[in-house]
Amino acid sequence: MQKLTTREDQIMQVIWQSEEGMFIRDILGHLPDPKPHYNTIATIVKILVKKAFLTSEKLGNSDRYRALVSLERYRKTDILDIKKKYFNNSLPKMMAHFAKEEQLSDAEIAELIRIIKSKKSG
Amino acid sequence: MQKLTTREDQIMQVIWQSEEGMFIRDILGHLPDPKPHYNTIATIVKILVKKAFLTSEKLGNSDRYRALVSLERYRKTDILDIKKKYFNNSLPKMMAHFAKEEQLSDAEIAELIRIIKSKKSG
DNA sequence: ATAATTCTACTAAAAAGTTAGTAGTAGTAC
DNA sequence: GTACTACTACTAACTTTTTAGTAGAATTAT
Repeated sequence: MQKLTTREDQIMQVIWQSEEGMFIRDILGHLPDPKPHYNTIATIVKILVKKAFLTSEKLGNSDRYRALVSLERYRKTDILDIKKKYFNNSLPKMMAHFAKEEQLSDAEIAELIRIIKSKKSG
Repeated sequence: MQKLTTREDQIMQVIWQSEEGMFIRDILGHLPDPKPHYNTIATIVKILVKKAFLTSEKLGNSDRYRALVSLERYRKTDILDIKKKYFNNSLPKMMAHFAKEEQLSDAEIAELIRIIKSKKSG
């Protein structure tokens, strides 16, 4: 899958928040200050359509943009990169790292073990 | 911590492979084909010194570059970004995701649980 | 119909990132 | 000494990414 630039990524994150898609005005509303120019978003969004990350649909006067690539699918490649870059492509290595490096409460640990085991039996 | 560009990141990954640091020639040797121009690396490396990711030390005629920011520290911020971007900053959420989404062998699951539990008691 | 508003298309240019040429310096071989 | 090699400094140009202005089309209000 094609990589996204910082701005493209940011805009995708916003659009992924809505099933039905968003107008440029909506996207602008969800971006933090300092907000970019309306036309800046319009440009980026057009690039994202060309990259096949978005589709547009004309509603009245305006275009509404909807995600064509799911958050899940994009996240997967993002995580794959981390796994490859830092953990020799090994998921257990990566998870072991998290388990060791970070503080988890007893409850969180119990929950985690429950999830892992249920996966095993399921 | 400052973000790195693609090329900068790639060169840091190479330099992190060596404790004592590397000369530009060494870095070039470790990069995959098509290899960039010698001076391209020299430029990037100089940027990395300015960003305080590297220090240089003159050995004879050449500069040797050594990492100033550890792989571990950089990795941490990289992972933090993923955690924030996709898992609402929750580590258990992120780990649960991995456990559910990916295929782990019984042995891997057992190993993982062992690690998590040993963390708990230790 | 005219004025005001809102959106898109087109365009350009600024900023960031990457690439590499030229020249000069230092070391080594002859 | 001169020739050869390897490196660095300086610089420029090119590509990619980001920003935003201008103009014109469509919509709404008066």
